[in-house]
Amino acid sequence: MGKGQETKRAIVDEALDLVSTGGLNGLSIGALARATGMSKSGLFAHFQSKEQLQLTVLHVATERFVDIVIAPALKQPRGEPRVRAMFENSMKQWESELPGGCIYYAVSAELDDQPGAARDFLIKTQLDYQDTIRRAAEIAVEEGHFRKNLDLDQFVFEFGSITSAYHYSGRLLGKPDAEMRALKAFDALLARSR
Amino acid sequence: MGKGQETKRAIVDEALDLVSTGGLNGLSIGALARATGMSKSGLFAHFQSKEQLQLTVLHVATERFVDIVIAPALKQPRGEPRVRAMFENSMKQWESELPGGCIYYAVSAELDDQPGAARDFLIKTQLDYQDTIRRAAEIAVEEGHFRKNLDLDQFVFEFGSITSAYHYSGRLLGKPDAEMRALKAFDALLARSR
DNA sequence: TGACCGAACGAACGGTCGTGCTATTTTCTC
DNA sequence: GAGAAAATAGCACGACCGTTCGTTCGGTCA
Repeated sequence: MGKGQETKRAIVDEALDLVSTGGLNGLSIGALARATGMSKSGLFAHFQSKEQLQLTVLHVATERFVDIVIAPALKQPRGEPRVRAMFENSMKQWESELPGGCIYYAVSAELDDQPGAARDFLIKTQLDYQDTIRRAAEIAVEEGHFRKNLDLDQFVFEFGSITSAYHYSGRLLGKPDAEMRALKAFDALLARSR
Repeated sequence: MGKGQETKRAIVDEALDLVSTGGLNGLSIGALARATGMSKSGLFAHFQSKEQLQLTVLHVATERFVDIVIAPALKQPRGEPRVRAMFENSMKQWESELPGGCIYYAVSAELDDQPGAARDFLIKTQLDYQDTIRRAAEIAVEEGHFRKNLDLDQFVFEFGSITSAYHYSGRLLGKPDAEMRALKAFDALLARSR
């Protein structure tokens, strides 16, 4: 990896931290340059525009999410264990990677009424993620872990609802029992699905 | 009501729209002045600072939330009907008031790592809201609608999880079945609570 | 040795931000 | 209708925004 790529990676690493705490508009060229100790122009040269920087950050975030949450879960046994791993990984591993917590949580609300490439990319990755959960639940049905008439789309909806409430309760409200509440809710969801 | 108060109300009305679509940092003095047809300084004179403007917006948002969601629900019969009314009001009435949807959803993620009066106020109102839900559920237990050993804090957590997932799924992902999913999830929550 | 390269720099652009002043206009009160 | 008070406008400020430009430095290769 050449010097350029190396620097670019370091920049994006720093950018991920900024986004996780301040959202996409906490990510300014000036702040990022300050954080990395570079000049604005030197940094800017690695990206052709602000939007390109944002897209790169979202792209790398997705790569990491797959590495940390999805890939390890796919190594778990098919069915319920795999579904459970996806949930727990998304809460613990992924959450602890970044100082401001889940990037998707930080970015979802600010992009929902803001058309553009960033929003399109985010939506695409989120839909992909939901497909992955859905497929995992489907396998759990095939394996006999979940009941045959389980509403898969409903399962995906409620799966996601727990994670977002976890971020809301733990991040914003600072409730120490957020993780416990989330796990309990997830257990109940699993129980209803069997 | 004098001219000043009247104008101030109009400004805040416009500000609520801006915040609901663009979050708190979609709310700039310049954009707000443009939207209301005033000069920046003339508008600014109504508030002493940007933070004061933000606080006023959040305060008015809370007033409206109480008027639209809480107060009508309190007119419903004690117990499960009242709990249900709170949920449905928060989804339908409140949601349709603003062009960008729920203000709390738009603002929660961007304030969670940003200390200040705005965050403090938001947290306080959210905790109050949770208390209200909790109390309504408690009444439902007293009335015999919900089971005696219901975990009230867990109920509140899952109540909130459905609304946030509703916004996420309907707003960002644009899924037309978001409302139906949310209602189904809520019905399941009620069933588990009886 | 000299030409070329990618990488980073400092300076500056036009624009918007939040926020102060000072007028000027509008509204309220007697 | 005159005078007081409130409301709004005009203007300017320093800071930061994203972006462009020309330049400089260190390394690579002919």
